[in-house]
Amino acid sequence: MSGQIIPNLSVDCVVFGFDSKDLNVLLVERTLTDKQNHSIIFSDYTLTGNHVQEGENPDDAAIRILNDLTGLHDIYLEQFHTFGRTDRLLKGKDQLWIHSLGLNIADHVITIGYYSLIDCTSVEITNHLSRNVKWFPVNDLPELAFDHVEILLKALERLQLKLKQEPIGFELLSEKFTLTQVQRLYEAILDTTFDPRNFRKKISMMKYVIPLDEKQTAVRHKPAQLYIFSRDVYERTRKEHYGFII
Amino acid sequence: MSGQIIPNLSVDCVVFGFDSKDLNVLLVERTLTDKQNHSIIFSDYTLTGNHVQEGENPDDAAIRILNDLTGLHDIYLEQFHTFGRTDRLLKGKDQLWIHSLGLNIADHVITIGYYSLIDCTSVEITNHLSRNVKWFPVNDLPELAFDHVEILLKALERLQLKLKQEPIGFELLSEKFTLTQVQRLYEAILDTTFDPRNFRKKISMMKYVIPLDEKQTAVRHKPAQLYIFSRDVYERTRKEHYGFII
DNA sequence: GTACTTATTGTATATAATACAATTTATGTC
DNA sequence: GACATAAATTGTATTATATACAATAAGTAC
Repeated sequence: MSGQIIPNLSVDCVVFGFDSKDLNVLLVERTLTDKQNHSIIFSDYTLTGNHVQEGENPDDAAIRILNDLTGLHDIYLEQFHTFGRTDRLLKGKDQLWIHSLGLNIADHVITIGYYSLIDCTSVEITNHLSRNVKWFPVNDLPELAFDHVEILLKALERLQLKLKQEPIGFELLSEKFTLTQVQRLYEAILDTTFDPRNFRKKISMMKYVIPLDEKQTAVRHKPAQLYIFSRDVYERTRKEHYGFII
Repeated sequence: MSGQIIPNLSVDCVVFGFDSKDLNVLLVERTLTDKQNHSIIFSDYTLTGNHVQEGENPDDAAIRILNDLTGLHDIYLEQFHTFGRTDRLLKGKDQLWIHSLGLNIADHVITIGYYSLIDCTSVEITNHLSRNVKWFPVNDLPELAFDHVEILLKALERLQLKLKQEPIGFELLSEKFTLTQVQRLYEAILDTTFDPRNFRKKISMMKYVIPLDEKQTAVRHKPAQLYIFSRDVYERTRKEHYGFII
């Protein structure tokens, strides 16, 4: 099952989550300690990634990583870009880190970037191989290793684009959600604000966002109506768009 | 300059061109002949691709391939997807072909897909390493090697998407062009038709499509006005679009 | 019952998309 | 020079979508 790794090929997953307010991303702490005196040489964060194994499809490598991390199956996953610059692992800290691992890693590693969308209310992120895994708002990131800032920004850009084309945002919400949650989600991802009346008008045109006979409970204000997303209805009612943009 | 190749990493370029009627793609003939009796074992087509070299950025590998093929510099180039399924080179013909080359190629080759847009009136495609290189309409393709059908379709899909977001179509036209040419181009790429009045209304909103004091010559009908595209004006007048699609 | 908090709703206006056909201007021919 | 030919060019009415804007409703907490 756990075969040899391919030394020059990895995948990195930009795992997005939404907490009713911010768009967040899962990051893994990377701390290099001095083996003699156990002092910390540096500490920063990486995306969740790993090498592809011999005989493994890259998509499956990404699925494997996500499953290791979250225990979830059927996570929304999309390849968005491949990063292969020859200098992408050559910064000082990164070289120290790679050498400290003593692994079979090539000088020139190509990494295939995926982003995934998860409903973070459904997962308790378990620390992974005794490394610290945490959510960070995309607007308030810690220092990142390698070229992971570039990867993350590209993932975000592609997520924004995709969100304008397909109703993928619901992957980030619980099965039942309120329209205000949807609005906050779109606002967080697209980094803008919408008028609630106009936003709801748009949602009401989406036949695949279906109201339930159910309301929020345990809130100290007017409880909102709950909705579900039906991919089925979406597939049957989606329209083609031939327009082009000025 | 020409170093060792990386055995498990290649790039493939889907080179699009437009001939005033069809969207075309450049393909390279692949003919396997029997070394004994020189009979043809099979003949089909591949995309233009090659292995990445040690120490070479994948983007530069794609640029190198395009330059070898066309002699052009500054070709519009965009990475669109990476194809890494373990079975992508395992079909019978493909295995015969790979073994006949006797090269250092891994069983599992990951290829990074790029598409490029060229003005085919400005290039005479030179046959490449004595292999036959030809334009084919994307609607009438010959048999393709490896997973190149999948790669080509994905490239086309991404080209369509990009065309709806940015004015990249002009890369496929000569410096000076007519509005009818632009319309035919959009129609060919998006596989639809537009009403000329409505289409021109949209174009007239694009301040970066600039009329010249010049008309078509040597045509046996009313000569059309010529236009140029200004990337400069585009960059200065582009708008942000926050809408999302039903 | 009163304060508080968020959910929910409608209308007028501006902008963009669509549907649809007659006229213009060059070339080539007689 | 008149005429046929072929593509280029243009306008208006209608519909659909996007935007701007604020008052009321329905729960909980006290």
